[in-house]
Amino acid sequence: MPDAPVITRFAPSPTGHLHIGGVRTALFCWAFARGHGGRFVLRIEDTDQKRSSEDAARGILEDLAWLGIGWDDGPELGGIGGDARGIGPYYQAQRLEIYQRFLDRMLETGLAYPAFETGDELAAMRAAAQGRKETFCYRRRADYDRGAALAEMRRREAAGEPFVVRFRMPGEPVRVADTVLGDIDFDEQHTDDFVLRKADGYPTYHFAVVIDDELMGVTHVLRGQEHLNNTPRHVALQHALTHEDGTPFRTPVYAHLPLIFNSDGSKMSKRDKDKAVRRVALADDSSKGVAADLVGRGEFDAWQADKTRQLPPEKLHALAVVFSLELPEIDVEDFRRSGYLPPVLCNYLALLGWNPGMKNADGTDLDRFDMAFLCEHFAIERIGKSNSKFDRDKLAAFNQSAIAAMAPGDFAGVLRAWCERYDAGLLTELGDRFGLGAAAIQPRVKTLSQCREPIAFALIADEAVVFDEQAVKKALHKGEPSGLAVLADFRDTLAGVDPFEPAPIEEAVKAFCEGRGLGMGKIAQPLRVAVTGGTVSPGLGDTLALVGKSGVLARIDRCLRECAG
RNA sequence: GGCCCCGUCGUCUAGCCAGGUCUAGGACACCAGGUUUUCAUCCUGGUAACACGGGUUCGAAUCCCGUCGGGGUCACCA
Repeated sequence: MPDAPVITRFAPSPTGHLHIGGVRTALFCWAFARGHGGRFVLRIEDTDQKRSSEDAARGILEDLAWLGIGWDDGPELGGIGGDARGIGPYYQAQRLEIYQRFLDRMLETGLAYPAFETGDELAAMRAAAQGRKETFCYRRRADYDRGAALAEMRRREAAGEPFVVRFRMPGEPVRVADTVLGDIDFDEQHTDDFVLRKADGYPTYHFAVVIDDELMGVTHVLRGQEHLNNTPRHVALQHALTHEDGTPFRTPVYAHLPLIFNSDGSKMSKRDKDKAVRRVALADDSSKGVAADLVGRGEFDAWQADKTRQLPPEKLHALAVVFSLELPEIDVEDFRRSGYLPPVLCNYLALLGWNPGMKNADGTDLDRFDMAFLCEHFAIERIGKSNSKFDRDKLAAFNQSAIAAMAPGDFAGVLRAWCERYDAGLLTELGDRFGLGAAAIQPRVKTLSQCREPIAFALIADEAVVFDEQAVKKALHKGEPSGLAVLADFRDTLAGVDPFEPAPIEEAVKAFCEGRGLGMGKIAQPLRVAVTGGTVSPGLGDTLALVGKSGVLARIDRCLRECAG
């Protein structure tokens, strides 16, 4: 079946924001389907009633859309998705009747059976096994009475009393053929009679995933290696299940992806953000007081007492601001807020556990590519086996060079969109100087969230400029003629520049230098100090134009007055 | 602990499947120079790795075994 259409799927559970590891999985699934002219399915695995939320599901859809990872079949979002193949719905909570149909047949044929232990009883069984230094593995008792169990199930159904349905695990070893890892044999002794239907009537992950993948025609399953140990369950289920007409289920091609970790080797977790805040907020009594006021006493106490408890994102961000702390980026939303470009994020993520294995013309390895390239060249065969650590410096370097390579107009558009979402204040502060500001920012930032720093001098009042002592000494007082003298000399020339824009300003500076036989630094640095307070700023033309003629002259005059001597 | 996976520069990796061309290549980070009106860029150069021990072989980063190390998983979560 060389020409069988490829169908991949990404199936997140909507229990929070989309995690960066999930993005890579989605990206690979998407690229593989695209590159093979297949389809990419997005399915929401919301079978955990307690933890799932519609908001989270929606957030995940938006995150994927922002990244440029569109799905062919799945929930609709602004023209993405839909049910063209008629295989929906794509929320598992809406597919309960489907699972029940298969379950009823399994119950009839003895492939599945009801079980009545309570949670406490199971816990006791586990404890007992542990006491014997054995791994607990649920198995149907040898003297299990199927007729009686079925009768008890019916009674409980009628009475509304809880029970679960388990899979009767066939007593044979399972071989998982993994495209990345190779063939892996699993002993049947370690695979238990796992639950198919929970007491609340919802299917477990194992059951739903096998049914849905088959019904949705999924041919290739790419997922994280944390699922490797689940795979024998899924394969066993596939071997056991048939459609109503007797057609057996198929086993998709599996490819288990290596995991992504933090740079310190710890697992990347949503809790990392709480961890970072905890470190400073709980450092001493005064910081605790500040944090408690901000969070609210009750919630703060609970959060302090329980290390696994998470604060809502807005409170975490508020605390981060108060303690001037940079929160680690974990979710897509975090990276978006920090100002990474979607294609860069995807490019970097794709390099974690995969690489195209190609060279550039200069002999270096090809590692910068766009989404189209990824689709064209992504191959399961080139997925690595070992876990990797997430390197923010490298991501930032990629982001910086991508920003620098953009057309100025494109960058201004991207920056404006980012500001509208995260820093509307900058838009109003800059007003019609926005284009000038963007030009000054573009070559100097790694991420969009750093946009204020290079132009901070232009965002303060003329009187608020603080002339740095060291800078004044070095640029204004030293040398002959002194910077101060050159500045005073140049002041009126500058006043005559019109229009007061980068190019004419630069020309005026150059002409002045040539006329006086001075090096550029002799005037550039005094100007910088006078206008920005320090010796570091964007190009002179940009710097001065950004402050504006009246501001520049006011700052120079004040500098001449206050720094004389 | 049981089961399972993995192990090349600090990090991501190429090379491994089809052993020699590997005095192990690239990227990020770091260090040193250079260009530039400062910064940021940009350019040049440098430091830095086949986990260890046994085999197999004329020859092993590449094949086999063991040790050690790292990770995953052992739910009515996914």
